Amino acid sequence: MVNSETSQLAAERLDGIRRILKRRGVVRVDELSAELSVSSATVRRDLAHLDRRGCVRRVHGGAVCVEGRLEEPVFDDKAAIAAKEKQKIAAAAFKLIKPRDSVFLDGGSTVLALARLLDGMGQLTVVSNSLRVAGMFSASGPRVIVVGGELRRLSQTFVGSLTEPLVDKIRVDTAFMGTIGLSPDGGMTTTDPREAYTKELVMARARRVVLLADSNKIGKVSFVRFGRLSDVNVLEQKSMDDKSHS
Amino acid sequence: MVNSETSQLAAERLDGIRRILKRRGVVRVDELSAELSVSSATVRRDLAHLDRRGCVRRVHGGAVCVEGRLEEPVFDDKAAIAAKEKQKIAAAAFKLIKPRDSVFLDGGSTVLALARLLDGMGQLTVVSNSLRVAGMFSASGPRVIVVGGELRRLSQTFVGSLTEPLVDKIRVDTAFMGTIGLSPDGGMTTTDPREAYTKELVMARARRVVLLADSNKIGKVSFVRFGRLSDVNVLEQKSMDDKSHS
DNA sequence: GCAGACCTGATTATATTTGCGCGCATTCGG
DNA sequence: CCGAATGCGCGCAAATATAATCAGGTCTGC
Repeated sequence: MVNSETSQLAAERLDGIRRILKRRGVVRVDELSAELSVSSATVRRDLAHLDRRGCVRRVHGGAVCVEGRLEEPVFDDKAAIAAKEKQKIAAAAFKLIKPRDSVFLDGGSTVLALARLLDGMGQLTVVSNSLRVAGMFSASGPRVIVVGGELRRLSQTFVGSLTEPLVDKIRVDTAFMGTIGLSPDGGMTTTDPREAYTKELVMARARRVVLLADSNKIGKVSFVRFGRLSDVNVLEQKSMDDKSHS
Repeated sequence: MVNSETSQLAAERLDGIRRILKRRGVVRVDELSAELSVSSATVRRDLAHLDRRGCVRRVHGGAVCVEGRLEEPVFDDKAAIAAKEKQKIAAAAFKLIKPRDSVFLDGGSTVLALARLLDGMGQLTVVSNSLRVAGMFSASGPRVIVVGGELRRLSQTFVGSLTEPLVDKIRVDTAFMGTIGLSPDGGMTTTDPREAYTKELVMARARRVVLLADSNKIGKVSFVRFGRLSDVNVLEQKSMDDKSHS
């Protein structure tokens, strides 16, 4: 985090301030001054600089974040819950992808774990309804096509009837789907009808459908059903009871 | 050219600097000077050379990698002082928006400055082709509808024919457009044909079109034309009245 | 070999950045 | 409403980085 070895480069410091601000939302001048080991005058100058540039907004006593927090809504907490299990599932799903494939990546933290593994695959085409996926590949990675529509904040996905015409036009080799619940009768369920609508649309247009579900999804039933297990070609699932913690 | 087998070849050294920079993100001049066993003057010359070629970005005391990871790494750019101008333009454009409007927000930093002002307007509907706009409102803000399509990394916008069916369905009260150039004959130009295509589509479906352009866009001509000033209803434009400092 | 072009390194003048102190503005509590 | 406290901007001086210039070296072409 903090480099105390040598004096920090000015540009580094500016970037550091921006990172801190993005993480905490607000900071006080003397906080930054202490953490970065520079005088408060320098911090003020830096903040003025960033304010001119529009990265942050200066307020009396400190600064507040103004940039989009693509990185960390409440979302990230959920992503950390069964992270280890999710990563194993993602690694298994990764093996199903060939370099020049086109794949759909659904919203949800499990699928997001898969997305992290695709950063180097420049030949791949990724279609997604997830803002997080798009943000992840905003600098580099595979070709990204985003299904438009209304942003649903809770899931950070694009939903609604507006997505339909675009989804209608695309075909993917494999669709990697997430789910909230997996009811005993073989139905997948999710919380939002619009979400379910998109999922069904996508599943109908994929050559192969892969469901990524960790063990605690089993037996859970949510609000809207969006398909049956019989629609799924491959099921990636790892249970976590065989492991003790850590 | 120069052939000197005893010491390092100049081109070799340039490549080495680039490699180091890509790996570390930032370097200091004297670091490079020590590691490559050349004088700091030579390092400066090399960095200047790489900076002109666009490979790296020179900053006071060293250089930063141009592939600044998450976002642009806060360049101490002289061109960034236009940020103040952009903010004034954004503030003027903000006055044109009523609480329950539906607006389109184009890509580009000037329009992004406008987006920052809309965070509190929960009643508003924002349609955009910009990933940055979507990311800004990912946690809170107005209702967001994103035009889908392929992600164009350079502009962080969604482009291509896939956007058409979605744009076709929407109507907005006001479209706030950005531009790269504003040629003397009244044509707006941008760099990418797909970008231009989306712009024209949107402009045709807006009740009112507002162009946000700062002064250094005037006279500049880019690759593709996407409309004329006669298509624009309101032009927000401020000249650089900025003083020498601050 | 010699002249010219080029790169490199050292030196010096200039520019930038940083930290500090002081007067002024803003905020908060009475 | 007023005073205290904190935060702010400005000017200044020191430290550092940079740009400009010159001297010395190697390589190229003749």
